[in-house]
Amino acid sequence: MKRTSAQKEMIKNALEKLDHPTAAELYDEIRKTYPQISLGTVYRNLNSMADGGEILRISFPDIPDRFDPNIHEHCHVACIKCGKVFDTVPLPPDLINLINEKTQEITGVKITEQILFMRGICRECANLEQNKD
Amino acid sequence: MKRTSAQKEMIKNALEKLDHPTAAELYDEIRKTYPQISLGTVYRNLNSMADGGEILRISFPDIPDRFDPNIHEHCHVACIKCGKVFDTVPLPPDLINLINEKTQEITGVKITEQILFMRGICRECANLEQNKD
DNA sequence: TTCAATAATAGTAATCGTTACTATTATTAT
DNA sequence: ATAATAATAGTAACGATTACTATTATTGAA
Repeated sequence: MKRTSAQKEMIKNALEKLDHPTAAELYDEIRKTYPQISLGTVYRNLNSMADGGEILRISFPDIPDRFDPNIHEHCHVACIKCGKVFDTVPLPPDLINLINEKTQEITGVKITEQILFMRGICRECANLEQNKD
Repeated sequence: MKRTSAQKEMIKNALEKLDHPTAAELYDEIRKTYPQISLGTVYRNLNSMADGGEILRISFPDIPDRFDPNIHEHCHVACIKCGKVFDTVPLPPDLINLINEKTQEITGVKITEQILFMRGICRECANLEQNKD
């Protein structure tokens, strides 16, 4: 059966403290106070928490996975310059259903997951872009 | 300036022949008739074609990128069992605009790309699942 | 029709996020 | 208390992709 561990608590705390962190960012944060933490431990706990629905895994192409302790339904946008991830509105359910049904009809694939990925340029990076000489 | 190459033509032909192939699948296909093709050459040509808008890159989390010579607007579903990718309907433009505006307002991120990822179980894999003893 | 400049290539090494492995440590039900 | 066994630390391996380098091939101009 499942057991508790100090490391898992540290990971949960760091998840709350940081903003959509990657596994490596959590690892670095925790190492500040507990240098012997293993990157594998961070990954193992993140995976089990994401599988158990305790946290959200945010997977974008090309950038490392990020994790979100806020599990209530919402979408994410990633900045293509700095890689930062932002929360935004959830997908409208009626639209989800529409695409879902059409897709099932056309392809025969029974949909289990729908995720809208958005990419763009965040305010900070847009400013940097404008002010470069 | 850009030059033509026999290898690029082979890659284009293999793209038409195979169904949403990965770079490795194209490599294997081309090697049947041209064993000295390099995997790097396949990747380089796919990247330049995708960057130039000649073909579509389909990036799903966890599975290798797939490529599509059909560049007209549409979405994809991936089977979580076999990894096969299917074409489906495009995103409704009014939905795109709605989420686009809301997201820009909330996050300040100027959206450049919106992709709906869908995953599910294809007919073939559903049948295999049902008939296993 | 050469031919020099330089894209594009083949082959291989390196990268990076992530998972797998293994011996050790820590938790927990009895 | 203690035996069973999760969970760990540390390290090796993996798979997709990119980077590097010497060689080959294309092409615009002489």
